Amino acid sequence: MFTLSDSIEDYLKKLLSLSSRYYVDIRRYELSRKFFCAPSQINYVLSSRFSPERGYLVESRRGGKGYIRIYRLEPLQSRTWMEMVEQLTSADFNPVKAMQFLKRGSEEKIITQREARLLETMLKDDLYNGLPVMKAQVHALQSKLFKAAIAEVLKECY
Amino acid sequence: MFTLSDSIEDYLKKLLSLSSRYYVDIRRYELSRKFFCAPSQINYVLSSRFSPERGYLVESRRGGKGYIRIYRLEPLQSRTWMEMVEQLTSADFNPVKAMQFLKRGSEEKIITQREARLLETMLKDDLYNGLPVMKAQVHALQSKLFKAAIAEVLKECY
DNA sequence: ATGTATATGGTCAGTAAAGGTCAAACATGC
DNA sequence: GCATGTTTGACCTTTACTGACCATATACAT
Repeated sequence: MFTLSDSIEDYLKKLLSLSSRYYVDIRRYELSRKFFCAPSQINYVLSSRFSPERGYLVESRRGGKGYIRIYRLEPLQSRTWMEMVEQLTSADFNPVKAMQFLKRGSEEKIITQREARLLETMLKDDLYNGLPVMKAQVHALQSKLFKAAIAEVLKECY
Repeated sequence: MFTLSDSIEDYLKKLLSLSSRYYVDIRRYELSRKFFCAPSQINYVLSSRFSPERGYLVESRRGGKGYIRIYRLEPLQSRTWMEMVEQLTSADFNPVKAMQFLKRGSEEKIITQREARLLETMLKDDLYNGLPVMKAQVHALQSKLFKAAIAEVLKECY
């Protein structure tokens, strides 16, 4: 059930939570040896699981003494989070990205897990099957529903 | 008269009842081999016999190390709620009726007010404007979304 | 300073391993 | 014969992972 990527993700998150600072430094090659995988696997994990949408920031330096530094970003205020969601224009809206926002929102207690799951429902493409519309239109609709629902949920915060 | 689908259904239900958890994980291809059938047969069984209306919920992950997870929903506390939802079949589904259910649900503390507002958003017809579909189709979609979302909440009754 | 070797990390296309969809064929009961 | 439910296969999408090739920083000798 658990993929290599999942294990590496867990390992890095554990490192972060054990660290007294906001970031951890790793060596790409070393880490890849630890998990018996290709170095580029590390990049895959970083880009699929430590994206800004999910509340992380990655910086790195090449060459001798090179490193990769992973920051856990400051938890967002619900207002900021909502603004970020609203700024997703329907052009760059896609369910995967939206899902990442949900994950961050629930991790940072802006919305509850149940609310996250409810919102996730709107993003499940298969519910929209059978409609005589193209995928882009489905995404546009999802985007509208998604944003409207989040606004509703957070309404009382203002 | 037992069909292949019936056997697969039985098999999965047995798995569920033997499991100490409230879900089971399967691999689609493996299962299809076990029953000497096409992989898509499994999807047919899942959609015809393990729908939310029947008290089940299915989630899955594609790609390497993918899986299908089948949840058995707990009917106890939520039986009445479930029955109400079942009445909202897409034929006679209408947003007004659904809204009334929501109201009752939040009064009876099955869902929070925030959740009720979230779900209400799905029922707002004007969000669906611009789609080249008839009202009936919009309602069918709303019904699907609504039911899937409710099932999501019920999943947590354990 | 300059050049070169060494040590990092980055990118991207390709492959593999899942699961999803849909329409058409088939079967069964009325 | 028709309606309904079952089964299949061709084609699609997503996710995980690797390797060849690329870019950049440091170390060190000259």
